[in-house]
Amino acid sequence: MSAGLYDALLARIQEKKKTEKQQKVLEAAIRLFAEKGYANTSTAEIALAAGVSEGTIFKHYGSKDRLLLAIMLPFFREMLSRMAKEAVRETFSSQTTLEQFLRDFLRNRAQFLAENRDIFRVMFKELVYNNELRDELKSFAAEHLQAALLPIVNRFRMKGELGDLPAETVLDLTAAFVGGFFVTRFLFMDRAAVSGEEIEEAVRFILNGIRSRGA
Amino acid sequence: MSAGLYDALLARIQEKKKTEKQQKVLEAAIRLFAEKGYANTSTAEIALAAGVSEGTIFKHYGSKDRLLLAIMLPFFREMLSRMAKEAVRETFSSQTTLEQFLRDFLRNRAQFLAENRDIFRVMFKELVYNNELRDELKSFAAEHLQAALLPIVNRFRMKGELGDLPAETVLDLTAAFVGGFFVTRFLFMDRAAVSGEEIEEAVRFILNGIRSRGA
DNA sequence: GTATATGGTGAGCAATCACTCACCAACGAA
DNA sequence: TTCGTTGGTGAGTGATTGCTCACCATATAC
Repeated sequence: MSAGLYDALLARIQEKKKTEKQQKVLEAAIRLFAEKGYANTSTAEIALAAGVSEGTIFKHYGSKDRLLLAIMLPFFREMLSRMAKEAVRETFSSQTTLEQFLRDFLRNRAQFLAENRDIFRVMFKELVYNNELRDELKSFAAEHLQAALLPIVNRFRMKGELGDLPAETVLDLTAAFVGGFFVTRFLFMDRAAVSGEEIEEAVRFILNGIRSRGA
Repeated sequence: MSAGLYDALLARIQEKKKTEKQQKVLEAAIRLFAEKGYANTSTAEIALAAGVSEGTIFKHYGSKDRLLLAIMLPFFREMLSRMAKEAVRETFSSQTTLEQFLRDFLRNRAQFLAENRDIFRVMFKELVYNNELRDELKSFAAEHLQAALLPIVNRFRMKGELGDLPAETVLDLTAAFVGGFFVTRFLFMDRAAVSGEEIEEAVRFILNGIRSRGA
């Protein structure tokens, strides 16, 4: 995986519209990478599935590496951008409860992931498989997410809706659950979507745990 | 990945003791697979790292596939076996509380994973990456784990320690959290171990969630 | 002694890999 | 027309892949 990762693709992202064949390549690559993983998919396979010549792939994307990034980066940016917007919105409408915020947050995430299920698969697979890629995105994501979410946690904390765990711990544990929740459903269970009832159960789990309230 | 997966390795597992070189191959493969993933590691690399010829690998393990299984299956079996034993122990000492059971359970899991950190990495990477392998192990694991843990959940439920969520849901959500918890720590954060305080926080999260008890 | 088995070697194999390049077709600008 | 640009092609390339096989060394069995 080459360096200068963001710069390399930054231009391409908000670029001129794609060719028809270019789009076909993207779709085929997403499907195949999601299925068998980046390392187990050859460019010849992608070309065949997309109905183009192998040369076309390299004309447009230069290398297999950059094809992967052309898939992942827009997804990554879009997700972060949406979460940032939600964070801002929450900040300016201070009457939402913790429960309502959580519910909306999970609902939005679930919908976005369901819409981009294959890309999410590609992304998670490569994040787990490729150490360099993970390290490059990890610091970036951790920084942005923590910056967006920590203030929100702190606000609910001051409103008395949270226990006395440190805000970082709350965020850390909740993230572990939410990550596990979506990965098990979309990846391991191969679900097409997550139902509203499941979201409710998840909200309840995060808020109250599994112990009976009376105990 | 070939069929007849368990049979193929069943003999090998409780087999005669390994040669020194055979052991070296295993260790090198574990290290390299954990680092770069199965698909990105060549048998030539493994041979070099183990200080043996490439032929030796194939003499002992037959194929790259079966080398991977020789790494994963014993780990897999050991983990399931330990959990089954704990389940049995809990069943016969009915005075443990839910909290104490959870704490012991997480402690034991954390220790086992810390001791076999590299194999855990290999295992998770391949479970995420390789669909066939995942499907083969998924049903097996789900069956055994659910069989061992569902009765326990039900017992705590009848003792009134659990809320009114269905036992399957409790198990499902808790598993999502526990999975996320260990994967983030051992894989994403690259930890060598999980501290006792972290375990306590996790127990508390599972039992009570993040909401203040007064609310 | 001879035979058989076991552990180990490394040159060599066919297949596959990501990638290149010379070339073609279409098209708007000069 | 002539030219440069852009999208597209597919045969070809060197490197690498997992794996085989003829061969060697040691040791136990007969």
